[in-house]
Amino acid sequence: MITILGPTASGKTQLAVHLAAKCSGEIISADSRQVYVGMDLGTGKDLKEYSLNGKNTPYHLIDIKQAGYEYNVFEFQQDFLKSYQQIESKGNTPIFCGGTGLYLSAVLNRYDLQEVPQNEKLREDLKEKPSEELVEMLKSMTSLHNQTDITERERLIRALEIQIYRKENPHNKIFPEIKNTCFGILFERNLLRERITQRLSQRLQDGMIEEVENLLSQGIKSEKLLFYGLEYKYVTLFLQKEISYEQMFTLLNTAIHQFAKRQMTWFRRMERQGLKINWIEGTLPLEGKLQQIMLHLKQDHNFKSL
RNA sequence: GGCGUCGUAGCUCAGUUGGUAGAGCAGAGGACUGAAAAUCCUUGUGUCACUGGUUCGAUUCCAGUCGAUGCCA
Repeated sequence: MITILGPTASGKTQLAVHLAAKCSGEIISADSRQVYVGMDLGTGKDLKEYSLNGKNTPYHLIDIKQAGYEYNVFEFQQDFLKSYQQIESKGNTPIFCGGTGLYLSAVLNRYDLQEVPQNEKLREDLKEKPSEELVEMLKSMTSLHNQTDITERERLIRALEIQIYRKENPHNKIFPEIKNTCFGILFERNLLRERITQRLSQRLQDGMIEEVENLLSQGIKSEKLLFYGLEYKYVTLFLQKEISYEQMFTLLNTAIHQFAKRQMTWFRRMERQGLKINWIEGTLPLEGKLQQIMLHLKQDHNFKSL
């Protein structure tokens, strides 16, 4: 498998599609927001980009859930495997492409996740208990690393449900090891910020406000959109008249810059954990990037056929 | 032109009854295996506009200069 990762606005999709054309590739997206139907401009889901000279590059894990749904890493890991096996069986090259660090890691670091069914009785029992007690219970079973686990009762209970189930039902399925060569697109921070700002203006011109209005009019709860973050959060706040257009632009722009930074933090962490990322300078023209990748792959015994 | 107010970290500002200063935002680094575009943690030395004066000592008081702003003419 070939992995293409990078922060937002680094041009991953374009590179992946062109690469796919060279090696009968199919793209598996690693993007936690492009899975949703109707969330297009705000997620940078440009489906037109997948067709090159009239040829369509198959893509997976895009538009697979309705907006408003709460997709998660476990489902992603499962869905990834299905797509991966399907591509393998056709003899095509899987190209894993995206910027959601957690999803990339779930596959590349072979996270141990298992299906945990809902336990109505447990939920009923836990309903009575105060949140503090539930937090203590959870703490005794696993390390907490963020607030989203415990601020909402529903999620807190789900977290406990998972821990309890796993304790009682150890499984022996291991996520398969996938031979993988990883490339990352690298931009100097200031340049990336400029690209993000420019792209944001473009998205607004292209109708991003209307896209969010549309989602709201379809009955998708504003709380969901606020949680989806970035474009969906700030445009919703604007539509709710919580912030002005100017504020929306400034705050959103900054939020995307910060997001890109967090993505880079995650990628560096993946490297520290042992993943070899072959960084490609983002300012190189597309052809140069492809050349660099092909050269690297030819030296790689996994890709002799290229 | 006269009178007043202001000029402090990249930005918005606080403060020092005279002993060289601190918040928010931005920025930087990091954590993160079940909503991850989420969530959370760490991180603040800057000719306190400039030039003089008073003082043991001034960013703080005084005078002047420059800049901003308000009112009056």
